[in-house]
Amino acid sequence: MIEKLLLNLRSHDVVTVDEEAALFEVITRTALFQTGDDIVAQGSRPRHSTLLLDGFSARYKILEDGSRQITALHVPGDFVDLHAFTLKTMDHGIVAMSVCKVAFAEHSDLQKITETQPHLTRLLWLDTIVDGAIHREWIVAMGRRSKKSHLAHLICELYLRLQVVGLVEGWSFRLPLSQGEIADVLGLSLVHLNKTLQLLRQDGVIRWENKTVEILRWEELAQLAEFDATYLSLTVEPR
Amino acid sequence: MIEKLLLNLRSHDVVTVDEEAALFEVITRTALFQTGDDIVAQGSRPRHSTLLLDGFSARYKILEDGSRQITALHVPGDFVDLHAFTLKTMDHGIVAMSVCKVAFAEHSDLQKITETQPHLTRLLWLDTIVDGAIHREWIVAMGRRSKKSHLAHLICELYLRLQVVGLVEGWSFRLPLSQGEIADVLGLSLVHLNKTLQLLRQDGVIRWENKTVEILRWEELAQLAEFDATYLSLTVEPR
DNA sequence: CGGCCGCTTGACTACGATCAAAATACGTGG
DNA sequence: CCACGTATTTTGATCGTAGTCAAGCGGCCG
Repeated sequence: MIEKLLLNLRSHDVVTVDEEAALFEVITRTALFQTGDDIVAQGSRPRHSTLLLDGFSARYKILEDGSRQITALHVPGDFVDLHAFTLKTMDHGIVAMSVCKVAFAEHSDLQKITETQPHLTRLLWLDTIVDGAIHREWIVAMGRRSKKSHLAHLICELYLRLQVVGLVEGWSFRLPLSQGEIADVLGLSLVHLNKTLQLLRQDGVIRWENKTVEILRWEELAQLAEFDATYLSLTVEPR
Repeated sequence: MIEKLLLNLRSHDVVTVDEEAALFEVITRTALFQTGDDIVAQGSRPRHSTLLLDGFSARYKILEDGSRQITALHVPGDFVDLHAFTLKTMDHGIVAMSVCKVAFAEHSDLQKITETQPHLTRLLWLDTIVDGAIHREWIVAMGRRSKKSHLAHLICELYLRLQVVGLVEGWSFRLPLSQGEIADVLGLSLVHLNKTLQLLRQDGVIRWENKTVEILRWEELAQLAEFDATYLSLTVEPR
């Protein structure tokens, strides 16, 4: 059940079978959320953290004028609100962008891990740190890249993150988000997102149909995005 | 020497004298950086983490066209590159925005803390989590707020963060950044930042002269920014 | 005193938002 | 299997925000 989480953690460092067992023990029940459901509500104080087993979810914030900004996208194997473990109060909401299968880990059990499994603790800590690294890349993209480059960057990132958990097929991956939702990720209007997407298609670097993204020319796409994967920490080394 | 770090941590939870001692022990030598110096270089693999004792520093990334995006601002009491402890390779650089006094903590000593001090570990973890929460607020501001609102939000945030470590006087605080540097924070051009700043001044909500920001009307400023301090986790509770 | 850096202002341009409408895909019930 | 209603994608036109270019101003330091 937690295979994808393990794939995720093992992309950074070795996870022993002991640690695997300890992780498995903190996972309690699972749950299913429908597209559009809130998995965690803004302002709530959850007593557990949520592991995404299957599907896509997003962290978001709604402003007074009704506009939405998505601050993170989560793929299977991500601990979507591990930060609530120390944060206590959710400063934002998490919504299911597709049907989502999740599992829960009680904070009290996670606390025990910090008391008995220092290395595993560091790996979970790292998971939240990589999250921060992704946030920083997004800030750079929003502030200083062209919209076309920003979109290209997002595609590169999602490809690598999905590859880690075995969710790419060749150069393709499924991304069940509407263009309006992608616009909320990049912080632009639906209309302009569409026009930006056309640019990438016209360049022939990607195909994007039926909720499926296919990368036709990785080199050119990465060049356009000035993509450097360092921030994803995809090297296995002692942490 | 680590008073400001303690003020920072104690804004979130109780820190025992034992933990205070443990923290003090991991601090080794101190160092001084001049304005503009790199405190940590992009791509480096530091063996220690850096605690900012005095001054302002910024995390940044430079793009191929030479433009710069600042992804975080650090104030005294911040562990500026604690994330390098688990990240190992720096995906961005950290620069001194003023003369900066820093102290170092060896990663090997931090590792011992994760092995012997679970609660203190969670507090340090929280420090990096709050960092992430700030990143998310910045993403929201960049993506969906007006530039005026974004700037107002930054001022609110800095005021509260500086207040925690005792660096505000009444409604004023020192911010030794040029307008060009603030522009690199907000992701806009120097010229437009200047015009945006004029708007806030004309509204009479702030004064900003001689590297000193004075908030004249907090309520209006916070309203403009839709500022909600939840993300800074400024409540003392068990973590 | 002179040069440099940072701030300010104005003119022009371009990117991206908004508004509006058409075209396409999708799901449901007949 | 088709008809219909709804959601999503696409296109075009217009407007406004923010970028770029350029020049002038002011203070600080050598």
